[in-house]
Amino acid sequence: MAGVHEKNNVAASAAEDNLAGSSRSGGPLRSENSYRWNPRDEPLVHEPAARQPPVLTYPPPTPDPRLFNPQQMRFLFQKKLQNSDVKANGRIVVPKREAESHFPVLVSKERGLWLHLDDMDYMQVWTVRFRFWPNERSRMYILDHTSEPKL
DNA sequence: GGGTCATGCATTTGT
DNA sequence: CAAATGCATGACCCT
Repeated sequence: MAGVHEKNNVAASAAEDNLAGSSRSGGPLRSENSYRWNPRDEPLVHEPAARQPPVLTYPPPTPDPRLFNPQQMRFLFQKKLQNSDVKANGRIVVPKREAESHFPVLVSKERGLWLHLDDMDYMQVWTVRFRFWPNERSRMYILDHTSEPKL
């Protein structure tokens, strides 16, 4: 993922044929953790509630880049990429707190969610899969399929 | 001490 | 054989 670094502005939208069906309906989902819900944490892109999507094991077609008005964007979080995020693994670890506050809700480890990430610095769309692994009694969230496609 | 996460590694899948 | 995948482990925070 050569073009993505910690300062990039990236906007995410659920892949159209792989809807989350789980847009937040306001308010925190987990009251037991310390994250304090802010109304401005509502997702930027609201998808209509939908049927259970099929589990896609292959990436859906990547849409063309879109133009965004920076005035209408808001900062969510940043992460300094680690070695293991940019090595050949093709995965990027998403911090749990951010994953659970800003990303769509994942219902099971088998049901990942394909996301189109708009790289606004390079006008490029990255199609990656958001999913998690069970880890201890918790979850470890990752984006995978993050490697450059082989030519 | 418990939770998170960077990373290693074994297994599975693809070429 | 290479790449992708699934999971485990240990270091490193916080509280």
